[in-house]
Amino acid sequence: MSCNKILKQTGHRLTPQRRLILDLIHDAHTHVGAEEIFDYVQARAPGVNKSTIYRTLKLLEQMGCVFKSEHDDRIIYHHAEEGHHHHLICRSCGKSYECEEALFSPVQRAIEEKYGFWVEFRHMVLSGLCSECRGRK
Amino acid sequence: MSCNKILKQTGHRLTPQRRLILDLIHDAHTHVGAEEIFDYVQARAPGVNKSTIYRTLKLLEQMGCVFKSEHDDRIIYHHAEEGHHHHLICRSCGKSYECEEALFSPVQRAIEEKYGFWVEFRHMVLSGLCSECRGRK
DNA sequence: TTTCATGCAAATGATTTGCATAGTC
DNA sequence: GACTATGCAAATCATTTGCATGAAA
Repeated sequence: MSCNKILKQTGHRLTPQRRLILDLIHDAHTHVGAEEIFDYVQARAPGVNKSTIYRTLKLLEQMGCVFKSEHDDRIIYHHAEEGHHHHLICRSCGKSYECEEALFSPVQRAIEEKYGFWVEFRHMVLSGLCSECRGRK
Repeated sequence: MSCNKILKQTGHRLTPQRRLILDLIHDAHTHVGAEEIFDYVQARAPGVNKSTIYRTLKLLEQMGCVFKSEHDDRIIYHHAEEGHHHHLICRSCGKSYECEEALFSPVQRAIEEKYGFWVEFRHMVLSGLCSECRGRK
């Protein structure tokens, strides 16, 4: 279900500010921080306040429309799409890639077998080296 | 190599404050936050300032003696031991378990094959349900 | 006795909140 | 028109910093 619908169904309103924030998070191919979201929104709707950004992000996170994570001492957000996935961020060039979630099923099972613990792998942000940066090294 | 040695070898001093912080992080079976570390240190050495805690934690992190992570909007620290491992935190009871690092080798290889990306799985903090809480449910 | 580390207090930066007003449903 | 969302400004919270003093090596 789309975020717009979720908002309406939960009695929230679809304001231009919220639309912009959703647009950015949805279209962004990389993860974005509060500051970047603010700049983006500010650019098309001058006057929007930073507290609105934070309030909206918190709301969207609660609705499950958006995921919040932490990487490299930065808080970042990304859209919670149907097909969940993880994020691979290259620590050398900074580029970000998506990683299919299914690849983690074997570990999930292995951990379950060994510890009885059921890990909920959701929207992980993983650090490492992308193919280009590994070759260049 | 022990943290004490690392400190000395890099020209840093082994003060009572640092000793206490190292003790706690080393002995703690759970991860600890700055506030808890402060309380612990404060209890045995009243007068120690919070900025000392933060400065020490940053130093230890830089030396690679300590790992900093984020879980549930909290910044937590844990000791970086020889045999690295991951952390499983139950979102129901809050208990924390250690998870052998080797279990992730298959995913690491799978991701490498599929995307050419080499993930550095280090001291991950994973959320989920422990065996007890799953049974109880 | 030379540095490095600490305590203190003030600064910072990100995020949150109260309240009156404006906008959506 | 009712009720939620916003802008603004002030508050909060964690973390950082400058500086004079104190303690390791």
